[in-house]
Amino acid sequence: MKIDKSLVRSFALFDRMSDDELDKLLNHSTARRVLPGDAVFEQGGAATHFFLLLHGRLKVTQVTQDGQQIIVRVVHPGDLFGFAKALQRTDYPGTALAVAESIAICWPTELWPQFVDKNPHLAVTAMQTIGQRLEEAHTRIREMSTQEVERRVAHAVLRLAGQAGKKEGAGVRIDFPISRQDIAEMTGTTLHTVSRILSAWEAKGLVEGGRQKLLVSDVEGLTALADHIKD
Amino acid sequence: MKIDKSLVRSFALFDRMSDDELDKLLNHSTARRVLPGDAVFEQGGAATHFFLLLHGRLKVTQVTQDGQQIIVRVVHPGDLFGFAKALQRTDYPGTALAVAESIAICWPTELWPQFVDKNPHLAVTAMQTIGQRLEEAHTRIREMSTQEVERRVAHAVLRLAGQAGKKEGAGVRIDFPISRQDIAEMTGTTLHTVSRILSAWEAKGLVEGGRQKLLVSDVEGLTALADHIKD
DNA sequence: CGCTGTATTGACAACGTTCAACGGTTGTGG
DNA sequence: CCACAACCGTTGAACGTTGTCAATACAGCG
Repeated sequence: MKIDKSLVRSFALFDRMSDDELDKLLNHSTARRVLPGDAVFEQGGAATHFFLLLHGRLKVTQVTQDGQQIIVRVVHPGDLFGFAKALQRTDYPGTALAVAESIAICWPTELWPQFVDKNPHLAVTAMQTIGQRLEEAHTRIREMSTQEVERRVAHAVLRLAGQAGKKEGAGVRIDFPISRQDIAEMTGTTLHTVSRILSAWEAKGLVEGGRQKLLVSDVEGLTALADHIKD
Repeated sequence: MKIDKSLVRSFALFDRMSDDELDKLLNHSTARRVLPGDAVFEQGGAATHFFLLLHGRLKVTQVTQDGQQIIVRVVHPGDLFGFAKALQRTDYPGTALAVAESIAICWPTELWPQFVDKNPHLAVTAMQTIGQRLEEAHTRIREMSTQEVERRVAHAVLRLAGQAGKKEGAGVRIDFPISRQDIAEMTGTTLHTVSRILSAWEAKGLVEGGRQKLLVSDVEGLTALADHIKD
């Protein structure tokens, strides 16, 4: 598939790369279109490729031995994902599922060493990316350790609004289909509790719900709740 | 301070490095002795150095705005820690506190780019280290999301036994002073609950407690409990 | 010898899960 | 085009794990 070079260049990861370098990288790549519900890769599968999301939205999930699922993270356009090889793994630790129609660039994992070797700037950026990922994980651990469910959900929703928000009237719309179950799996609770919390928020005028839809109508109010400033 | 080269070489991170390279690295380093209760660096402080723990044991903690503390991880001999610069930070995200008398090698953060640049092998290893750290964090998130407190504590204790265990008679002794509060902060619960759980385990003959002490007397039994194989 | 930090244990409350039933929406196949 | 299934969401009630509050005991240290 033909890849739009300017689209790739618009992402921070590549913006300082020469046209030549970029061409070389894209020569070895293929693009892949994924429909909602389809998986880019699956937990336990051999890590044959690593990816960059150009367009759309993915959720990365893990399933525990006893069948419970959690959402590890949401992949947004411009994010690298599935670079298992860099983490000394031969298989993918999770499943990447499209929640909206998506397009991803794929490179064979064998190219990862060259990928980071050729361009030192890229190596540093890649490491920073993983570092950010680690910090996000620690933030989540901190929240799960110290905060009650309602605040965790508030933080999760605000993060989504920041990463995937589209202004809509006075509020911010989460710009991809998301269910209560999804939010539950991101915050370590059940869809029942999330449903109750969102209903309560809707009554307070903080958000507007809907099937697989979520609009944050009062960002300030929700932020106050997340920061535990009780009224 | 003089640093024992053979001691450094015994760690996986440096085992493939030439004598020359190692000398160069150590020339730019200083060693530091830390007493129990002392901090190597503190949360929010400027990230002036990164470190390798030669001997002893540290715990890395974070304090939330409202004063609650969590233990991010335990640092064991051979571990790199405090490499905030690699994560695109100028300050330390946590506090590193000695829980036993410890010795750490310190490098100025400015040297990090050289550190990874000079030896490509080292760059890869460093990235793998962070990758492992990320996986550990995800494991913890998964456990906190899906498992009840008792199993989380079981997993945490078994991990400690694996990383810092010393055979003692039939069981494994956790080889550094650890309080119930510490275990609580590692598993996202309270010292009260931990105390109750350990008391129950002691009654079952799984562990032997004590002030800042912990001996796992029945590793198999505890593993069964952690894996939810109920008897 | 008293002070401080650690640990134990009980009583109680509550937050959140589990169980259950129901309503609404979307998409599919007859 | 309608019927129906599958999925998503809502809400109530009961239960239970776990946190909170409180009192006491013990060990180590100056």
